Parts: sequence; structure tokens; C-alpha cells
Amino acid sequence: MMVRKSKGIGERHQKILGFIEAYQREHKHPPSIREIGEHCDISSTSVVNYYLDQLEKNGYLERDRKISRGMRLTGNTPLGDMLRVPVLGVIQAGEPIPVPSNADFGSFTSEDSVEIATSLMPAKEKGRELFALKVQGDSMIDAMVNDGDIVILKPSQEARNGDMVAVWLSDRNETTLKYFYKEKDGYRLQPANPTMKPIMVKKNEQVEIKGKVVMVIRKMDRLN
Amino acid sequence: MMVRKSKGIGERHQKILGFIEAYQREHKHPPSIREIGEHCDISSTSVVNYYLDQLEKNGYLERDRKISRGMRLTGNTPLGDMLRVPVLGVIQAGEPIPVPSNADFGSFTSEDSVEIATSLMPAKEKGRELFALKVQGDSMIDAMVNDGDIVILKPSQEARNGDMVAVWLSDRNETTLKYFYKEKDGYRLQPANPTMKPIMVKKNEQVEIKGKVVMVIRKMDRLN
DNA sequence: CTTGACACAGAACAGGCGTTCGGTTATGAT
DNA sequence: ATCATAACCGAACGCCTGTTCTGTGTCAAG
Repeated sequence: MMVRKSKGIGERHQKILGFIEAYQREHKHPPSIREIGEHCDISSTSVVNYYLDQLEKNGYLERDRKISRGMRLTGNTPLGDMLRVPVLGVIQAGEPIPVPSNADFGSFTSEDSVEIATSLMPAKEKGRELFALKVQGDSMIDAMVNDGDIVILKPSQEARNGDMVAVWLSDRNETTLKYFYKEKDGYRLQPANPTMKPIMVKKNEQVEIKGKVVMVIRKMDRLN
Repeated sequence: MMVRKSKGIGERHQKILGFIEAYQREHKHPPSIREIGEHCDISSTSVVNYYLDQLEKNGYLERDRKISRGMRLTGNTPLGDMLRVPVLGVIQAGEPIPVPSNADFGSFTSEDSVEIATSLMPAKEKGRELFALKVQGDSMIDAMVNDGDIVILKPSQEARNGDMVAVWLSDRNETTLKYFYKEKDGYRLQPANPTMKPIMVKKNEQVEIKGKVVMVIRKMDRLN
């Protein structure tokens, strides 16, 4: 029986990946084999090379053989100042939204994903636990969100006043995007469009918060 | 009198910058000095080094001395897969929008800028001639654009049917964002919100197209 | 004409770096 | 016990690469 820690990646691999990421962030370029060795307590360059090969085989990084510092992290690992956010599906009024499972982030069999510059992110949402949904239909126009827009969400069951949230109204069978405010006897769900009236929800839990909206992106595609 | 082409950067510098960018895009890492020399018809490594120093002095790239291939483009040059777009000002109904001058791209005394992943860009808008404006006020709600949103524009005086454009209506003294359609005797400016009616413009040039909208970004900032 | 900057060439140097190879130790399977 | 394999070490090799130094030609200012 193969109980040996050989399958997948071990603690040593993680440490190396972490160091590469940190080094890259600080120096703007990848570390050399020897630098990895020093900071990960590996005394021989051949061993580092050994691990690097394994990490490459498992898809965690790419290597440019023979080229100095020729390695880069792949997948949804933040590369440079970028963040890869998986697009889990669509959001529309008539259906509940897909919520991320643990597997969605681990596997970068990236069906679909969007890249966001971290500089666009609000206060350190650096977590890789963000996910994205594509808006289908015109049902979100009262949230100033159009068909085809992409909304970036952070999974959350709670919200503070003023957050825009994606909620599932179970009694209406409807998904919607609204600004969230707590009132004395319930919640007020305020559309982004100021000309439209809010929805008042009683304290009973007819409302399920699915996530906070972090960002909305509208691409004006058009075969140019 | 210094008529010598010494001021700013010359043709050779441009070629080098272009090569670095192309090489980076293809190999995912910067070129070596010798590789730059080969592809830019410079026979001596010292000359390449000579130009690289100048480019660094002028802020076009950063160098990590002593480190192999230790250079990277700075400013609004696409870094990796990122594009830095300058935010030139605000856009609001009552005022004309700022349009980019030549200097706006050359100098990256970047007051303000946003970074966009090229993967989010429509068909090869890779040009560095994009610019961004921050929306002020609620006057663009009929274009589904909110106060605080950021619109990414491509400078243009023309538009095709279906493009969303930023236009200046000189007889109304108003800037607005609308979908553009050419009609038999003028133009139809269609709001993004389908419940709102279009503006019809006669063939006389009361309308100045300032740019095509490429993208809209809404950040849900909130001190988390 | 002289001077000095600028643009450029070529060669040599030295250190950085990936690769490779022979060898050692521990672990699990048979 | 034996044996294959994974994990690891250390040193040597050799190319790659940035740096530096000497030298050449051009062009404009004095």
C-alpha cells in the first residue's frame, strides 16, 4: 500500500511554492534554484531541481529549461498582480445562483475564468475565494447590471449595511442583486437605480444572502 | 544647438522596447542582452546595455542589475498580461469629457490609472491608446452606468452601428453614453436601458463622438 | 582644427546558474 | 532479510549572461 506521502504535493512542495510566490512579489522576478534551496532548507541544488520537476509535472508551475530563473506559477495562483477568478455559471432572476464548492478553487481545469488586477480590488480582497457569475437576461436592470455583465462575488452569508449582495428570495423564487440595509423589523433591499423602490423583507428568513458583490464588469464586445 | 536626436527616445529605443514586449509575450520571460542585440541588429552587448541604461533612466523599464534577464517594462506598457490605462478625469452630463493628448500616454507620472487584464479586453484592443474616465453623478443611469463607475474608452471620432459611444451633444450642452445607430436621415442614440426611449439626431453635426466605450467597471468599495 | 559628446564594436572576464552524476539514507513492499 | 524506490547530498561541469575596458568613427560647438 502506498501510504507514502508521495501522492499529490507535500509540505516541502508547498513551502517552495510559497517562497516562489513571495520572492516574485518582492523582486518582480522568479528566484534561482539556489535561492530556493537556501530559504527552504535544502542544501543541494539538485534536490530543488528534483522538486521543481515534480511541481511542473503536477501543473503547479512552468519551467523554461536552461534559462536562468525560468519558472512561473500557473493556474489561479496570483501571477504578478493578477487574480484569476473562476466563472462558476450564470445568474438570472428565475434561478438560484451556483455557489462555490471547495473543489472549484483547487482545480484549475479552468473552464472559464476572468483575470482581475489586484489594484482594482477593494481593501485586500486578495483572497482567492472570489468567484464570478455571468448575468443572463435583463432581470437585473434595476441593479444597473446588464445582460452579459460579469459580477464578482465574495461568498458570504452575512452583510453589513450598504453592501450590495446577491440574495435568493425563497418566497418569490427569485435571485436578485440589491443593496442591503438592516431595519428595525427586517431588511430593506434597495435597488441601485435610485428611481426604483426598495423591497422590504420581514424578519423571518425568506431571504438568503449568497454573497457580497465586489465588482461588476461590463465588456462592450463587438467584432471590431 | 542640440539638434542631435539625443532628446527623449529614438527609433532604436522604440525597437528595443517593442522587442522586449514581444519576447515577453511569447516566452513569458524577458530576453537576455544578447538576444536583444541579435533581433535589433546590434552587434555588441555593450551597446544594448548602453541603450538599456538610457531606457531605465527615462523610466521605460526597470532593471535588476547582475541578474539574468532582469528587466521589465514599466508604466502603461503591458506588463505580463496587464494593461495600465490612465484615468484622465471624470465624465458627467454637464461637461465635455477630457480627451487624451499625446502626452498622456508618454508620461507615466501616473496620477491615477487602472489595470486591466488583457484577457478581459475585446478583440485585440491591445493598443495603449485606451483611456479611462470616472463617472460623476447619476446622469448616466439610463446607460446603466452608476456614480463612481469607471468607463474605459478608445478614442474615436466614428462609430459603427451597435457601438456604445461617448458623445457630446452640443445643442444640449451634454455628455452622454449611448448605443450608436445610423439611420436614414441622422443618428439614433439608444440608451442601454431598454425601457428608455432613444434620442434622434438630425444629420446636421450636433453630435460629436468622443470615443467608443470598451468596458465598464464598477467597484463596490466599502471599508470592509 | 581641436575638443568632447555620442553612438557603436569587439573582446575578455567573472560570476551566476541549470544540469548531471555518483553516492547515501530511509522507507515500504515482498 | 532483501530490494526497489523515493528523498537527499555534494561536487564538478560548462554554458549563459551581465559587466567592463579599449578603441573607432561621427558630428557639432568653440
